[in-house]
Amino acid sequence: MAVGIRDVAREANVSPATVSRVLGGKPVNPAMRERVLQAVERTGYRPNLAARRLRSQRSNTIGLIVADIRNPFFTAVSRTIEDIAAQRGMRVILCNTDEDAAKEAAYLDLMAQERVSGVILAPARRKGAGRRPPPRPDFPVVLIDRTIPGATFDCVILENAAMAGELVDHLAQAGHRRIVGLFGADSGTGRERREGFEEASARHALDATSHLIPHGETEGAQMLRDLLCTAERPDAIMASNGVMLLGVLRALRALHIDVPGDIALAGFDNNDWMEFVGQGLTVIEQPVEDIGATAMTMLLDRIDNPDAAARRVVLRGQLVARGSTVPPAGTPAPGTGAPA
Amino acid sequence: MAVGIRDVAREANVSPATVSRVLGGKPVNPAMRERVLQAVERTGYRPNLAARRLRSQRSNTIGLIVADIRNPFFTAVSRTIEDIAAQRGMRVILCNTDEDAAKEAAYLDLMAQERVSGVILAPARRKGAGRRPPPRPDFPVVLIDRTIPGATFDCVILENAAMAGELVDHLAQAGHRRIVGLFGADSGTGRERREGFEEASARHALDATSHLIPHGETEGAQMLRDLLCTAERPDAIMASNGVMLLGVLRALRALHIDVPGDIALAGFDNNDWMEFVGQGLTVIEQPVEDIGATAMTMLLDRIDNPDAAARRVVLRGQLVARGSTVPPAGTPAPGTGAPA
DNA sequence: TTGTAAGCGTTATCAT
DNA sequence: ATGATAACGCTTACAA
Repeated sequence: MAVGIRDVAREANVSPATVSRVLGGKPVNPAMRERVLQAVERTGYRPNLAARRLRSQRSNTIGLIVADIRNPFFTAVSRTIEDIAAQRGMRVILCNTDEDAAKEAAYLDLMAQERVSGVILAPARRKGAGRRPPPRPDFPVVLIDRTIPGATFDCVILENAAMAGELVDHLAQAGHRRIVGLFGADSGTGRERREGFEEASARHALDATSHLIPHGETEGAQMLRDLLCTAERPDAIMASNGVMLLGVLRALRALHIDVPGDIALAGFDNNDWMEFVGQGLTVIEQPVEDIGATAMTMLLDRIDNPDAAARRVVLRGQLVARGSTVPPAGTPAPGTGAPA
Repeated sequence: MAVGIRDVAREANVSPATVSRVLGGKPVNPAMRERVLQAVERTGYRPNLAARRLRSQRSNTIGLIVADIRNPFFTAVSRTIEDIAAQRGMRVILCNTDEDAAKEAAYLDLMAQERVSGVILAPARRKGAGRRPPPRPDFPVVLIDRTIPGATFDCVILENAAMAGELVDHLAQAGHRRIVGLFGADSGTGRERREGFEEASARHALDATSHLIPHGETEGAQMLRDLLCTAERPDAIMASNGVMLLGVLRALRALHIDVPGDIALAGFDNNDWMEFVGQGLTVIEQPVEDIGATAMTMLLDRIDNPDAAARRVVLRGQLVARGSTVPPAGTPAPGTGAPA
């Protein structure tokens, strides 16, 4: 039933080695090559990749470990990665940690057993900031979206602080002064964006407060409820990512607060639906294709050159200005107004 | 450098076979088992999965081939599948065809080379309806979301016609009479939903027209433009899936037609943002977890029992009624009104 | 229960 | 350029 390379060899009257060479693109007499190819065709031979890997010690497989496969940011990046891998004749093993560090560790171990050529990892949130980094794996790793403190991996991330700053600039320009920033407490990304937010808020002398919100949406919602029921309701809310933006939207809806009528909403990640809620949400769009392609390139580079110094690629996002930053009632038109 | 099973065996003063048995959960003297486990720990041994597969002829790997990884429906299903696979100690190879039948064929071939235990396949759209089915693969396949005409695979799909009918019932109940239905021309799913739409429209004696729209969004947008610029603008539009819904939204925005003010919009797939556009979109929510879990269960069943008859599981969705079906101007309140 | 040894299907080495 | 052969690291008869 199962046809092997020896069967093909017999069919073509050549040695198994020659068949292997033909399939591997090694130099072979054209006539023989043709004969082999036909024999492959006739026999319906399919190389056994497990055997090939065992013998060649190359898996041509990469692991893709993402923190949340349902987050459009990660799926967009995954698409690019899978695409490039396929072009290169590489397989992608999909791993979804659901933000669970234990699962992440298990997957990294699994990847070792798979003898993957490398791994692209979007790390799960680290609960305690003082978590020790994972033991140095014996395969190349490229981090995306978030870094792991204390570990020196290649990584490709967004210029988080600067982009958060741009968003604040934009909000300030639109006349917003009381701004609340919501950032993930358990990721470096969240903390960096917060820093940028703080810095820019100070620069504009805004009445801004930022909050690190822990994982669960419930806590975030509760915090938001408290914030919005204060005497002076903020003009605008800025959220650290697309998922959080959705959570804020849900909380606002529950409080019957209209966007952008009662409050402006802005944040990170440009999901395809964001132009349709309210007057459209203003966001920093991440260069998802670039991120995927860069990560893949870095990984392939690293596979070829395991001992080079770790590189850190920082990409810029793009501000997509939309209607949700309409100025609060009674504000001078943008461009003519106050901002420093 | 690379520590193998023989190294562990030596370290534990047992034979390689015993190590293998310990790791495979086979009966072994508890004392020895402990010794082996410690030796594994000390040596940092990681089984080579390629070798294991080659020898055992079992890959413990499934292929997941989806038509569009960016479609939230597929990512939701993927999440469940990956999760169950991980629980069972199986790997998932991710393949994204981007609706390209050629890529799909290439991936199926690749899966054969991987000697996967089975494949879960969300088929790409078949351009010409008369496309011949793929050659019978030598591994189990479970289809999700769409079937392949002429091929007898296990499959788990939505009760498309009935659900489309329910949606029409709902629209009719809300007082809509001029309804336009937009359905994908190149998938059985689209055609089934259309049938249900037609049947229900006739039953309610609605002024309904349905259109099969080909792949590209541009064509769809053009068609929509024509439809909406007729003398009598429809009350409601119904679209075949979440992606299409987004396309319609985009087209309507370009024409400055408000949802749900000027026109109601409803469709399939309940994406997390849909409650926030307009007054919320009314949709048929697919049981994505069920679909994933069922597909996985069927696949595992089929792996155990390759020669059983093909099964077809048809799941019901759930109508999520939201504000976009507010009645058109001057309509009796729902429940008291006209519907047959 | 444990050890010995063969072999899974391929590629790499070494002759020719 | 091609062929014979060993070896990749593991599991599984089979023997003890």
